Amino acid sequence: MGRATITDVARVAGVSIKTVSRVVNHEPNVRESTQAKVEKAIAELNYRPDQSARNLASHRSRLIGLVYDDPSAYDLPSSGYIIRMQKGALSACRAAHYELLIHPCDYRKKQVIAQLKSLIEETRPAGIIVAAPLSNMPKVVGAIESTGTPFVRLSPGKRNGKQLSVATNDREASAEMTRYLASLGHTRIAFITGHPRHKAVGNRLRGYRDGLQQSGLTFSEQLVVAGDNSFSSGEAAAAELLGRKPPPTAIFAANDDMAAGVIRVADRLGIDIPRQLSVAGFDDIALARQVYPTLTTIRQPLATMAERAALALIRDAREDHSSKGTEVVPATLQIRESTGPAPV
Amino acid sequence: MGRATITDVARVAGVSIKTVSRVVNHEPNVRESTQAKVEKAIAELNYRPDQSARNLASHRSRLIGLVYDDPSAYDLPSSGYIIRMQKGALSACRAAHYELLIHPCDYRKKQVIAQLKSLIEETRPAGIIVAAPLSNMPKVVGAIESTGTPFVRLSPGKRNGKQLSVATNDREASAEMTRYLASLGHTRIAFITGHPRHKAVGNRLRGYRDGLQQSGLTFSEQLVVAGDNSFSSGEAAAAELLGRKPPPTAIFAANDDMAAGVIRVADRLGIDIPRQLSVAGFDDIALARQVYPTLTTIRQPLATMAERAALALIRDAREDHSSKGTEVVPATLQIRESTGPAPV
DNA sequence: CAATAGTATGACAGCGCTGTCAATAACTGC
DNA sequence: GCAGTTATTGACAGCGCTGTCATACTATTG
Repeated sequence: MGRATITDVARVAGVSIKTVSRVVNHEPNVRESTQAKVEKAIAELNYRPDQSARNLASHRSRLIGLVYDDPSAYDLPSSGYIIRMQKGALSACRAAHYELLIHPCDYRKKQVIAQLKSLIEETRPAGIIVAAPLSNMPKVVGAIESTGTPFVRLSPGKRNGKQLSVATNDREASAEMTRYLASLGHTRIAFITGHPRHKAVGNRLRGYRDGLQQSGLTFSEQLVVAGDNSFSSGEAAAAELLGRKPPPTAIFAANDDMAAGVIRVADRLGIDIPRQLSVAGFDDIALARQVYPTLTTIRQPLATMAERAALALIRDAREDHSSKGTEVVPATLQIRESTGPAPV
Repeated sequence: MGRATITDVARVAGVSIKTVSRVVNHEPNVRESTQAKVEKAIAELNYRPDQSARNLASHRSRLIGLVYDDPSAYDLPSSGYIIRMQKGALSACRAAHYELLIHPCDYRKKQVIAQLKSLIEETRPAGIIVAAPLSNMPKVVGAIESTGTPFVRLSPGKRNGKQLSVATNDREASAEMTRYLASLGHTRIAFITGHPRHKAVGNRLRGYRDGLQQSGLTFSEQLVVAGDNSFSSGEAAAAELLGRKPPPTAIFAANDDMAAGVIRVADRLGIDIPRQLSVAGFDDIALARQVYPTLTTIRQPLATMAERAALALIRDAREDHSSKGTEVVPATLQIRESTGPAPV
């Protein structure tokens, strides 16, 4: 037995295929009794509309593309990121009966742009979600733009009025973390900066400064060390900071990997966390709950962001227009064991 | 300007649309000169076949579904797994111009089966890849089977002749690891078993026994402790094992999380790794390279497995038949810092 | 009750491609 | 050079659906 088609349903329900189409698509102007008949027939035949046929006839696909930097290309433990984004995007997609297409790519390779374009041209998704750091790369964004496909940038901290994007309040959250540390009595709060390429990370430094100021503390170059987002750069930065006289009593790293590096170094130096040193990170990667002590950090609402992005894209596709502006989804502090009152 | 269609290409090339179709699909029996003309026209018009139209006309989709247990549902650090599987599946898909549809699901929820079925019926993928542990659940496999969609099970260690599956040689790899430890002079090699639900894990214990035997060592119940795959169960098992008189000089855990637990406990007890104790794990999760010392472990070729699975599905879809049997992709030892010569 | 304005339904032409099958061209061996 | 093959091409009918537009009903109004 082949699959039921719209014609079968129409025959069983005693209506035209167009009416079935109306019911399936929840179009207005269908009498209730008619709708009931059609729905009964659909259930009876276990009818499922054929997506290909719908797409072909309606000139639109029900695919959302999710484009992100491929972490396995350089073995970062940031895979949790991606899973969360996927999850958020998926939940929006599923509800709307859209599908998610994933496209990890290594931005350091030359062919990225070409691959991306061909992906888009071949699958013609209804919209694309571009995750950071790709969303901050003009070439990538330009390539997507040139295909005319609607897209949303997931760019923590960066706001942009011309295109649609979903962001977090990195800066405010960093300020909040800094204020939290200050409220614990810390006065020498150090900061480890992240990779300069990652724009969001710059905002985190700014937030740190904001937080200091809001807490009545003065900023000191002495307490800021550059990292590059990696665990080992966190270790190096920690070694440097803890060698200072006097050393900081709290270290706030621009991401969790570096914060984990700080914890490792403190452990080796026999420095007790949180009694002698408080450590805070940013991102809330899985590792944050696995290190000992568990890491106080800031959790980006990645899933929610991706979900909003997908929803926006789906909405736009339906209403046939594109929205603009930035939607901000706030990040939240995750207070765990690695932070505590400043030593006396 | 609208998009170029096959008709446009045919007109420009001066051939029929069918001939263009032949060129695009690499069908045989096209004269070289004709092919060149068509290809020139395609390039000139930047023509890309419309997938929806192809799917509709050919009654097959170019989607591969990847179904796996959703780690974010319970926050395991196993997301690296998924990324690797996705990566492998994607690389096969991309080469064949297929797309990957991802479907994480929480097997503990009641609706999983219904959701899965509706996903399949709505998107009608050309094939489905089912990852462990889902691939070992009769209900899940049964549901997929009932839709008639071809599928491949990614089931480490389990072999099955009736359906197609891709497996690793867990058992052999475990034996190899055990032999490796024995070759370092260890004679008291302990083993921490995993969660009984995870079938592959049973194979690891068997491999451990094989390895002991192959190395001329005798198996002792005293050196086997049950864990449940979690970090904390690894800690508990380590505490128990290290309390034995005499303690083992090497501990082989059925997965990396538990091995990391062993490392933590040894660290707390002041036991030097690898000088006093060698520790080995299984899986090569990201954490394995982040713990100190870095963990010797076994790496499952997850990406390769998923790639093979996708390839098999794509091949079957093309050739319109389904292959059977189990393909085995060997796991490889990753020797790092946590193992060394047995103490004298 | 006719005129007007919705509201509900259907007929039908594609969407852009592939599959089928028939037509033609190019070879083969004798 | 001819019948018998085989390689190459094209005409055309759908695939299952949606969009457009025409039609048939049902209220509403003065």
